Amino acid sequence: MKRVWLEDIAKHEGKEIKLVGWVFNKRSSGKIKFLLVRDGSGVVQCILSKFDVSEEIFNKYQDVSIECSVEIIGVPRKEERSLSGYELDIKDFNVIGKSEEYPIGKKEHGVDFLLNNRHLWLRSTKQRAILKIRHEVIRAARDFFNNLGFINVDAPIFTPNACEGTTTLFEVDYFDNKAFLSQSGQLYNEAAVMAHGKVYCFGPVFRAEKSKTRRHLTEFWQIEPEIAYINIDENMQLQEDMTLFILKRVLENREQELKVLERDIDFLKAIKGPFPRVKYDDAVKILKDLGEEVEWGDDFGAPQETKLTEQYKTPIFLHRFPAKIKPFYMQRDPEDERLSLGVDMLAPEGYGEIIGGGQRMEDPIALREKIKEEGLSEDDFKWFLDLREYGTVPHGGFGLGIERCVAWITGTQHIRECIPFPRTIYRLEP
RNA sequence: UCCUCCGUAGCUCAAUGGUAGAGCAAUCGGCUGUUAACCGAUAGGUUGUAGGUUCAAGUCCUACCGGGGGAGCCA
Repeated sequence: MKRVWLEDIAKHEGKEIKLVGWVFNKRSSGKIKFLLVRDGSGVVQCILSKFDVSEEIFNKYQDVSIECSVEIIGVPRKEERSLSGYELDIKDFNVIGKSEEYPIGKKEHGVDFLLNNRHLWLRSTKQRAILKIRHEVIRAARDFFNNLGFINVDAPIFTPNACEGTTTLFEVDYFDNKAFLSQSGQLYNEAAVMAHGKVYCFGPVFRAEKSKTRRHLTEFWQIEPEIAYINIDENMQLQEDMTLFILKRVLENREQELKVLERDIDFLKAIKGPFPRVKYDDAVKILKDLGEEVEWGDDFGAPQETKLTEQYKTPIFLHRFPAKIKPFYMQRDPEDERLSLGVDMLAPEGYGEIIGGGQRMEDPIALREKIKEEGLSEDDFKWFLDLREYGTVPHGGFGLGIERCVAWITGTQHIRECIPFPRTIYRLEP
């Protein structure tokens, strides 16, 4: 008999099917037993009744334990009391893989324990919902750029030097040399965009910062588009279109998962463009009016970012920052030399920066000067300077932090639940 | 690196300086519709580690170890 996925159960009502999955809970009431079974595509309550099966089959219930795997022959039946709308009447079943004393119980657990058991925690209802939404976010982001004719050109993960001198990178042995794990694909994107006009890369990036907050991982995923002949306003529009596209997809395809996570769905549904475009100058004024102690030139701290975003019900753009607090390769604002044409997107509800990006420096002489100023080696950046020497154009792009975006959309408190196996400063396992 | 909090049964927690206990999980039994099912029973402990104070330490003190939250840092 061919196995049927639970997502297709409605098509098989009244017909005998084979279900393979895991028992995530069980209840027993004498002559009737209930097995809650998950197969990855859905869940269903299976009924084992003493009056419907032989004693031999009925007694197999003794072998059933939490998270054992089972193969069940049964008949799906419409059932109003069930969340999925169906139940499965068991005709016969077998336990395939035993599961003795499954560590994760039905009651609450502490973070340390759950993270140590991340390989099993992934099976839990909320964790499954989060990772399904993560999948949806990634799929939507890729579709968005693919639909616009972007070419996916991935950047290397081993890199010879720092993209920015200041940041902490993971150093690894590379035969007789040192290499670093990439913290961004952007510099390589800038090469690829001169070949293809509009490109994106998607992959993991690494930060060796000793950050220890709910917004930080040492390994996380970014999708980074780069576009030739784009200006900062077009850049913001692209970010906004992408964000709305991702939101729409998640709301269309993963409403059930959002409900499982008790997300305020109406809040997400109400998000429409255009998102406010707030200049750094104005943000300083707004924060001062709110009683924050900020001086022009300061980078905003996380609490200040939160205060600012609390003023809005959609994501906002922050743009035109003091050049000093932004990376060396950012284009200066022609209308105010103190500013660089960077633009970040901040998510509402205190989730903070989910996108960072901006206009790249296009003039070879200015870029060479900046590299010197930063104390970086011109040799290391020769290829990067070449991009300006041979047919430079105005260009820009941005990077979307996948896990931060997922944390916001799912309403998850901590980013570590938004990646299958989180890597944080004190956690490398499992 | 700094601030702060927490380490007690497999898990989540309780225990006024005076005999370490409950719920869940496990095991056994009961129940024909359960929804974190319920009811009864059984088993489960070097209280993170090492010192110290005390007649007496899970509880107080010191150090260390492990972790949480935050700051700094952070496309």
